[in-house]
Amino acid sequence: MAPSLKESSTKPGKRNNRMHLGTALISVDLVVFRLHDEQLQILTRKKTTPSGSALVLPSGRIEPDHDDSLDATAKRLLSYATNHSPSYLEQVVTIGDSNRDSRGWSLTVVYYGLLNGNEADYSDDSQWLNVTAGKTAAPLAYDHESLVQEAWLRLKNKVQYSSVPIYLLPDEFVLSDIKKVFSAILEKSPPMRSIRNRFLKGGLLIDTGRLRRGSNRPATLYTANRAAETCLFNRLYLSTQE
Amino acid sequence: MAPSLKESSTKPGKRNNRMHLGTALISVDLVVFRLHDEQLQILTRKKTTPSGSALVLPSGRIEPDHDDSLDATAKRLLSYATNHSPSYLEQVVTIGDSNRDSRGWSLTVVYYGLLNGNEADYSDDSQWLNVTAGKTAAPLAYDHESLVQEAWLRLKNKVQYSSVPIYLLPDEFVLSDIKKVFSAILEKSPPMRSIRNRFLKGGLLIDTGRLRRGSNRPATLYTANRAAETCLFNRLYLSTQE
DNA sequence: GCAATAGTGTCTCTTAGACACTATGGT
DNA sequence: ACCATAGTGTCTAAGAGACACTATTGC
Repeated sequence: MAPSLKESSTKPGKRNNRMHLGTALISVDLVVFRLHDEQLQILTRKKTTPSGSALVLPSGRIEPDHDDSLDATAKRLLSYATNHSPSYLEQVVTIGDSNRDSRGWSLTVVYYGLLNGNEADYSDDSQWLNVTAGKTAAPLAYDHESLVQEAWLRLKNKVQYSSVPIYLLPDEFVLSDIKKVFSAILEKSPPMRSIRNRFLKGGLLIDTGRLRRGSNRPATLYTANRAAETCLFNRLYLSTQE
Repeated sequence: MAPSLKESSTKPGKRNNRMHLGTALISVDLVVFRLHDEQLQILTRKKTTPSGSALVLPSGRIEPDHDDSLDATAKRLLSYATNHSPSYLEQVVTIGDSNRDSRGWSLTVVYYGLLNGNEADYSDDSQWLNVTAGKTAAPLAYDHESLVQEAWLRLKNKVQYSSVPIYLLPDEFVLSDIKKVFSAILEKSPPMRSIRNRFLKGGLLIDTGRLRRGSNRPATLYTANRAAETCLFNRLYLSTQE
């Protein structure tokens, strides 16, 4: 009864007649980011077609009987790929035109999600792809690369003036981990000084009292202060012309 | 042949069966802002129903045969209401759930547009409504008030760190007009000093050489520098906690 | 001791924002 | 002269960003 995930990718063929009276082929596509070994990555799925295999974004359709809202659809689709619920989920844009799907007019609501770095299980056919400067390390099917590009742009912007960097980190982290988030996304990072001021003065971090030890001076471990209301900062790299 | 605008508002009735295989009732709703007498206003349409009349946002359906993209749909819908093309148009959000339309699952792509203050013709059944602090001066039908709220929030944010304020002004304007834009949207304004620095140093304005005269010292008239790439600023009122 | 990373002190530059001041028109 | 609005000079506070410095661990 419920539409299956696979249906978002049936083979081409003119079926414009399905689109009438304000209805269209609708799908929800997810760009799920994580940080892994100081590399920004997105979650993709290996899809096997008669003509070979390709990488696609997790996506699917609205299930009107189960999804109360578009956000619910996005969350449900994400749960198919991982048992990990996202620390952050945001709608990026809705794209609709007659080009992106050969079947005719189609409409996609694009979300991006951030996973914190805690361990999690992922479905077997999932694959993580490095993302550098908004480009994926391997090609994606359909227009999915441009969707990644858009989501990445949004992330890149938001990272510079909000508290999102900490959503990519595990429950406990160290200040230099935040620096790594900046580096992974912007390919550069503000100095520790600026990061400290921003996140500590903003009250976004809670000192756990514990330390991370290594072959050097131990670093204090922090947790995200979930009580802190979303706070905004001056955008980074404004004076230095980026 | 082409679906008419009116169809976005046929009377309620359970028609869930139309929603299948990833299709749903889709509409595009517009929140069109303008500045009039130093007041922020939105464009609404008087809709007469059997049970009286109500105010609604301009909205309609995608016409797959005419609209190349969602943006095209938004522009087409706007052209029905005014001969004035918007100086700025941006997608705000897509809302989909089972509550907002009594017919079942529905989906709306919300855009907001800015009209510059030049004179224009508007359709006869259109009506401008003051918007103060995101609230419309008169109630709107459906969930349209909340759509206005969302669009207004976006506008309010953007006004603080981008060049959008000038998109609400006519072709030629004066620095204090920019101040009025801030006041209309934020209910306060940075001092002239800050506005001058921001917009002039940013190269966003071109001195026309002409002056606006009144019963006081004349003010220099500027035009928006359309060549200037979209530039970003530090957000206003960050230190003063808004 | 040394290497390595954590974290601080402090300076410069830019911008926001306040506010008093001057400038220039009309009447 | 006086009013009204345009526009400037200049100061303060805060943050970004640079960078040299100190701190604390393992080895």
